[in-house]
Amino acid sequence: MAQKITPASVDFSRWYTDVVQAAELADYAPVKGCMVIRPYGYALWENIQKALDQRFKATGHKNAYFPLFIPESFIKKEAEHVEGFSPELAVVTYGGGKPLEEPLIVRPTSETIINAMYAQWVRSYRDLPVLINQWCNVVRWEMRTRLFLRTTEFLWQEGHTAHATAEEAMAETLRILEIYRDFAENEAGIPVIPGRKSESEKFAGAVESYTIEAMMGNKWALQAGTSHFLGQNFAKAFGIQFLNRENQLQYVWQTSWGVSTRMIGAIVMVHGDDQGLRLPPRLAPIQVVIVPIWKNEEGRAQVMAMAENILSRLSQEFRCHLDDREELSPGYKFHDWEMRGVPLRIELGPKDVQKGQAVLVRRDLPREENRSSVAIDGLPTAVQDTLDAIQRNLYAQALRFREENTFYPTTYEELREAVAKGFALSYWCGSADCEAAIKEDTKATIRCIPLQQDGKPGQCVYCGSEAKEKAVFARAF
RNA sequence: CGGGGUGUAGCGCAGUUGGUAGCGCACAGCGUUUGGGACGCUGGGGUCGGAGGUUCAAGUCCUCUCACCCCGACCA
Repeated sequence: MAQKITPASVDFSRWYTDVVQAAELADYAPVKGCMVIRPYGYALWENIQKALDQRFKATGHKNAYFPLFIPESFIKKEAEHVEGFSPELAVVTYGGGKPLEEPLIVRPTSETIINAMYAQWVRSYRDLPVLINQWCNVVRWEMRTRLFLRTTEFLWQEGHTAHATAEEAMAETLRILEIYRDFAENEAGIPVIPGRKSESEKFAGAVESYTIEAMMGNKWALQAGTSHFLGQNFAKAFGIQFLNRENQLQYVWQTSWGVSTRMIGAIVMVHGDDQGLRLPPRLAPIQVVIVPIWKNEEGRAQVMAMAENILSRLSQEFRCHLDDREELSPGYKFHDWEMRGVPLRIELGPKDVQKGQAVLVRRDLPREENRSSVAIDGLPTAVQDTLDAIQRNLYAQALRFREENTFYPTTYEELREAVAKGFALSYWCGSADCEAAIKEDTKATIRCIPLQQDGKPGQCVYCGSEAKEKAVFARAF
C-alpha cells in the first residue's frame, strides 16, 4: 500500500498535505517553514515557467537577474512598502565573520533593488518602457506555513516595468493580468475572477493591485497571481526620472506583477480528488503513462516490444513514460499514476497486442466511464484528442463547481450564509469600515472587485448605502 | 505570539503496576506472481526528540528544553 490520503471531505488541509507529499511534489525541509520541491513538483513548476515565460516574451519582456540581498536602507525608502514588509523580513547582519556596516535584507520582493538600478538606467523617454522580469526565490518570514501556499522561501517570477505615462503603465498592469487569466484558465485549467483589490488587501506600495482569484476545492478563495499599478511611488522614492519629448523631467510610471509556486497549490486544490492529483495535460510533467501487462515470458516480450514501439511514436508529440517496473503489479501502477495525477494512461496487455489495440484510461472521469479501446495505429490522434478533452473537462468541472458555489446575496444575513458556503458576490459601498466589519464577523474578506460589472448601482450589502460595484467576498487561504 | 496536539525503525503506531524495545507497511535477497493496490520464506534497520533528576533499574516517573503539526492574529 502506498501512503493513505485523507479524504478531502474529512479534512481538507490534511488531504492537501497528504496529496502533495504522496505525489512527491514537495516535502518538508529541515528548516522551519521551508520546503523541498521534489523533481516531480519541480517539473510541474518548469512547465508553468515555460508557459508564462513564453507569454512574457511575446509581449516584449526580457528576463534579468537582480541580487538576493537588498541594503536595508533601500527597503526603507518607500514608506508603505517598509511598513507592509518589515514584520516578515529576514535580515543578514553578519558576513565574513564580521558584523556588516549595513544589514542586508533577503529580498521579500525586489521593487527596491530593481528600481535603484532603473534610476541609473533611465534618462530619456527613449529608454522607456523598461520591461523586465526575473525568475527567482524570495523570503518572507511567515508565521504559519503550508506547502506551496505559504512557505518562508518560495519561487516566483516578478515583473517590473517603467513607463512614460500613467495610461501606459495601467495598460501594462491589465495586459499582465490578462496574461495571468489566460494562463490560469487555458494552461492550468483554473477558472479565475480577474479584479481589483480593496485598499486593505493591496500590495504595500501600490496605487492599485489587481488579482486573479480562484475557488479551491473547499470553496475558499486563493489569489493565484497579482499585477500592481505602482503609480510613481517607487519612482519618487528612488528618483527614476526621464526627459520627455518636451525636454521636461518626469517621474516614470510603474508596474510589478508576480505568479509564484503557490500556483502549484492551486492546481492541487482545484483539480485534485480523493485518489490524489489530477493534472491539466498542458502542464503535467507526464501526460501519458504506458502500463504494460503480461502473464508469462512470451507475453512479456510481445507486450514490451509493442510498448516500446508506442512509447517512441508518442514521445515525439507528448511527454510519455513507460512504467516497466517488474516488481509491481499493474493494479499498483494504476493507483500510483492516478495518485500522481497523470491525465492519461495506456494499458497494454497480451489481449490488446493480439487485437492491435490499447486501452486508454482518463484520469478526469469516474471509473465506470473512463476507459476506451483504441487501435494502436490511431493512438497519436486519439491521445491528442483525449488530452484536449481532459484539459477542457478539468476546466469545465472547476467552473461548474465555482458556479454552483457562488451566491448573490443582497442582504447581510444572506451574505453571512453565503460566505460560509462559498463565494458571495454582493454590492459594496467601498467603505473600509464595512469591509472590516464583515471580516470581523464572518472571516470572509473582499477577494476582489471583479473587472466585469453589470454597471448598475445598488445598495451595500452591509450598510445599505449606495454602491457602484459588486465585490467577491470569501474565506481565503 | 495565544490555544491545542505529537515526538519510539523510512512511514504509521503499540509498549500494562518502571525490569533493558515490538507490530504493520516500506526496504534487501530468493522463489512464485502480474487485466484495479499479489504472496511465501529469509534478512537488515533504534542515541525511544534533547538535557538533567529520582531509582539497583527509565521509552515508562519528575523538572527543564527543543522540534514539528493543527487552530487563531499576519501574508504571493
